Amino acid sequence: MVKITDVARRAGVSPSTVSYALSGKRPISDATRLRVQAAVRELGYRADGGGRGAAGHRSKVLALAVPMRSGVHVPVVTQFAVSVVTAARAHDHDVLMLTQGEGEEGIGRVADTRLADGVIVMDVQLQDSRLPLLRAGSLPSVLIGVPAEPDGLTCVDLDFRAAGELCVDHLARLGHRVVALVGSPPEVYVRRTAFARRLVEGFTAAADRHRLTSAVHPCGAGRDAARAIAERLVRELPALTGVVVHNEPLIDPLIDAFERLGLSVPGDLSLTAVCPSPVAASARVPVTSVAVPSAELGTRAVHLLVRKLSGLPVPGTTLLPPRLTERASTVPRGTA
Amino acid sequence: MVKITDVARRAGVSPSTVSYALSGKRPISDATRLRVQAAVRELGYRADGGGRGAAGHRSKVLALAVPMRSGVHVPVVTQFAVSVVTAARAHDHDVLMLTQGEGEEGIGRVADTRLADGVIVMDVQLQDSRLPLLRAGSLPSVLIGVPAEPDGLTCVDLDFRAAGELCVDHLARLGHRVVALVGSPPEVYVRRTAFARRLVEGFTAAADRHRLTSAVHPCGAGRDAARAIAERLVRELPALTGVVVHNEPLIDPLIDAFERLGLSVPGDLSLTAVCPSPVAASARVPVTSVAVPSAELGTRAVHLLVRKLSGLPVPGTTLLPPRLTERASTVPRGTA
DNA sequence: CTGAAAGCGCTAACAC
DNA sequence: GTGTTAGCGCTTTCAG
Repeated sequence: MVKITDVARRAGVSPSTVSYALSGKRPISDATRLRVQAAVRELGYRADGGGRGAAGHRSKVLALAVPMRSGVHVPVVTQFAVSVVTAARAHDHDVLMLTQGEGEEGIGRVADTRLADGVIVMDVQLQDSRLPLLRAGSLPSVLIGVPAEPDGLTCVDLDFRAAGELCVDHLARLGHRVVALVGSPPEVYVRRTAFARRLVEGFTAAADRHRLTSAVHPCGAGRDAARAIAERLVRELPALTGVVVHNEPLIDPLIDAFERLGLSVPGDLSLTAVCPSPVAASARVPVTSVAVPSAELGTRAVHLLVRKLSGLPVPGTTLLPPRLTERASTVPRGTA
Repeated sequence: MVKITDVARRAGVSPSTVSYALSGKRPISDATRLRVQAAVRELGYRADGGGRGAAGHRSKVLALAVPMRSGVHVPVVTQFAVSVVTAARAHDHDVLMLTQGEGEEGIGRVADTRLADGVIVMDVQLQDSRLPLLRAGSLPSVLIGVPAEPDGLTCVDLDFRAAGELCVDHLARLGHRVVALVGSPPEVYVRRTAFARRLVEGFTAAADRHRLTSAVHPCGAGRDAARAIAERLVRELPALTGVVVHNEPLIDPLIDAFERLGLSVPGDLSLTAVCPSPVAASARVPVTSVAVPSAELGTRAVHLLVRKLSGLPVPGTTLLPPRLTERASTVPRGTA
């Protein structure tokens, strides 16, 4: 193993000079910096993480707390995780995965052992049990998702409330007067997952504002659940012509289910979704959607955390404005 | 931050005694061990990772190299990752995620910086570019997947060759004489992904042994690809009655596509899959399948790596025997 | 069975 | 602009 003293000897300087040349924390003459860099390259030196850590320094590791609770759509979560890892690498950091124990134990451990310099927290609930720990501030953090009381925290998310409104606005503009939201699985709402709740708020508020008849239905995964919800909607809301889906794996089965009931999309039913663009674009019928920019959110979270770690000021809450992309699944009412 | 000296003072012993009491690396009287443990609990002490690392010790971190290449089925990969994290925690280790740069850079970095004590390598190719690095042995490793030349490496995987054979054996026993394998996307075979290639070998060998007519077709994702492959199979192999699918997201679309061509499963076509059990069980028609035990593989990999790290001997290659579960999708030929 | 002390590889005062 | 030195928190000799 090649250590800093090896590099120092090779470059004909002291270890501290090597350290400074590498960190740039004090001015070094071009001549010596070049010699140091050459030595580093020739020897293939990389600072030992343990040594740096012991010296009271950053570990260059970010933790990612992703609970993997039931009802979350795995590919979307994974997309987040991958974008976090990629962005972290771009900032010369690695990523430690925390999954179990709902994250509380993990965050505490990472803070105490100083295994990571900061943590990115996913799947945030309105009242999240991890918040006290994060507020205590022993570990810098960024949340992907916005809890009920975000003061003192750094949060970033899509503006799901506005996203819900945007979907309804779009349907209303197309003349639809009866709309339904087919949401995430019930347990997601039960544990008060922030983004899901916010979307419902936005959906309901906009429907009321437009004086539409509206209904909200959580829905589990699978063809059977899709069929059940479709039948129920048709029965309870015979005049239904607009549907918002906030449940990635359900989009195709739901379209199927409606067709089996004799309702075609978009002929009889206009449908918009809130989901990552690729999901919407590759659905059975390409679906008008508000994009959930998973990759951008992951990247932003990393940027914010890195800024925070270097002591720079960061905004409290960043809400990305929703953007709706029209596709084949929505048409003006009566375009049969 | 509470450090070992705090614990020592509190327990009325020396720091080294605390260290030994915690590691068990030398005999400690019950009395003092109890006092130390009490102090640890009262103060909430957890050994600082940096300090341990600097002292030339293990970091209690395992790296997980998962390339996220195109054509891999994300939920399955994620299932592996989650099971690795869970198993690692059970052994008091954390997990560092390595995704990009095909893993080579990442493995080198982790080895050099001693950020992790070992690495679990996923998505192994027959000739994998990471093998030289792993063989060099600067970082203990376990592969999930078996490359062409596994000597000197520790590997664990489902016996995909036997899995391919088992599917064909099952179909042959049911009287099917013409069988096709609908495989993973083409790029998976192009880069010589070990498990995919092995499955094809087994499929072909068993088909030949049973003197069946057989064909192998890689297939991309999506409804359109499913439809195309179904049409092609029906055209090129009119007598086809047995299909093996090795492509998780394609199972449902493929069944759909066959039905649209007037071929029902299992009425006209018997279908078996190689995939995680939940996928097979929740398909449109519950599918007879050979289970890919993702969770067990992840757990085993961690066990092996931990053994290796503690200097215990480990087997070279562990192949889990395939197990076929009959479901509704396979029936004797001619059971219309 | 336990303590004192040396040292892991690195960084950051403190010198010059 | 660079070197010397004193730690960081921990483990592990070396002594008792």
